[in-house]
Amino acid sequence: MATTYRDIKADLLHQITQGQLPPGSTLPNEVELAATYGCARATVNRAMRELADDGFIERRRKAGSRVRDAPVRQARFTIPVTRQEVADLGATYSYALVSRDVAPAPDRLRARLGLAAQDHLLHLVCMHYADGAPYQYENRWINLSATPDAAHFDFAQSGPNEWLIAQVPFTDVQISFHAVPADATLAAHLDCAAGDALFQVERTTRLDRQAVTFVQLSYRPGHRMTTQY
Amino acid sequence: MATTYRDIKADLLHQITQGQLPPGSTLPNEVELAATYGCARATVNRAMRELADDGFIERRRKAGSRVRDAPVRQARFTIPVTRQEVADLGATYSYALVSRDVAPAPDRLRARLGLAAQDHLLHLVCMHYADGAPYQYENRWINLSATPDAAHFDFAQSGPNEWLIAQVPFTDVQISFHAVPADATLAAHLDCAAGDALFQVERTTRLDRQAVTFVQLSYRPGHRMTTQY
DNA sequence: TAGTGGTCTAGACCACGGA
DNA sequence: CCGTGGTCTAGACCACTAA
Repeated sequence: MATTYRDIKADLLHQITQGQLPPGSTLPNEVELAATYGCARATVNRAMRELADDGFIERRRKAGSRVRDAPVRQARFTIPVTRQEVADLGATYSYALVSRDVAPAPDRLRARLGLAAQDHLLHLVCMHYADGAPYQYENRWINLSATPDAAHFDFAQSGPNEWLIAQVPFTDVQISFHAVPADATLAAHLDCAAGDALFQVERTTRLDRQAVTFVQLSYRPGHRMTTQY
Repeated sequence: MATTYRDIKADLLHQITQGQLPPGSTLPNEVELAATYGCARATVNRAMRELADDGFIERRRKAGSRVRDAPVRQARFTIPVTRQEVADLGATYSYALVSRDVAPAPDRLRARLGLAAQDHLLHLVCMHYADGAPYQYENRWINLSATPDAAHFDFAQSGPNEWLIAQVPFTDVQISFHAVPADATLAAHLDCAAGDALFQVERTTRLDRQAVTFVQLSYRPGHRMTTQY
């Protein structure tokens, strides 16, 4: 008889989703479950640990394991490189550098990124195309104090994201999703009307609290970000 | 000396982010690492398994473990109940049922949810408020073939999401994030101008492939969905 | 203070999949 | 083939925390 941690996990999950273990109810402890399933406690432990990681149960020493009231279901989004994202659509990817300059950080960004007054930023504006049509407008700032090499790289051929991923380590990322109306600049680059509703992603990347880069990605109208879990 | 799996994970992660283990490089195998750290192989295994789960390394039998080129970083979003979401803002939550009716599924939804022609849907429109101001417009359909009980519940007092979470099991969820312009209805309910850019979430919930519910959540202008990893 | 989960060990067998 | 990771075991000690 093979009782794997997957079997146990699947069985418990089944009992949860089918209502035999309703929200708030307490599961048997690990020793009991190990006896029930006829396996080692470590095997039960792994099954339950994964259920907890997945947000189905809540575990506390001494108190035991309970089925969560409102399962803290979590959606996982992979953060793709735009080139890959376009390729996955079955479209041909192309790229263009719109502008590039180095300047002290604007106040708004300085506050947001926690930069000093003397920090300089490399500001890049880029366009990403799918089959020649505008796909994404990228507005990026790179902290040259954290990544001086970026000043010497020519971003005319490929996007800064690919370069950063390959060259610069990071530890923390903050992401925000929201909707904005297209301004004149966005409208011109994304080939849409001013005021159109655009899906926008903002991402701040840090290495041990020091801001490395901030990027604002604006997608063409109608773009959807989808996931499944 | 206490070498925990957390120590090992942190140490390897440090070596990866600091460039001592560059993308594409192969890590020592589990037996070697266990010797290096002076611990059991199972401990190393857990550290490396988590690094793989987190997307930092790729593991293959016989081939060994490699640092990923482009770390498949994943953002995790908790899918909150609106009541909780508003409470977390420090605002007072209130709710109102706007409309409720039962009808055969419109073609568009029937196709999307994979419903039969005779399936009937409970269609609910609700408003969620934060400190009395419009926060979210909820447009929901519930498959009565999957959840007949919903027909007998009065949603005047609390939202369908809370009821569904407590009453109805599900196995699969599909989510989409995007931006839409406010139409007249949305503008009226969210107290904004028609055409305003709104952040919208669409979610389809299934139990073993059978569609349970589909919901379209439209947020007030300026809403941001944020996460960190 | 006692029960529960968190973690580690030393060893074992197995499945996958490069060479 | 045979090296690597995947998993299980039986036992142990410990940390946290509810009662």
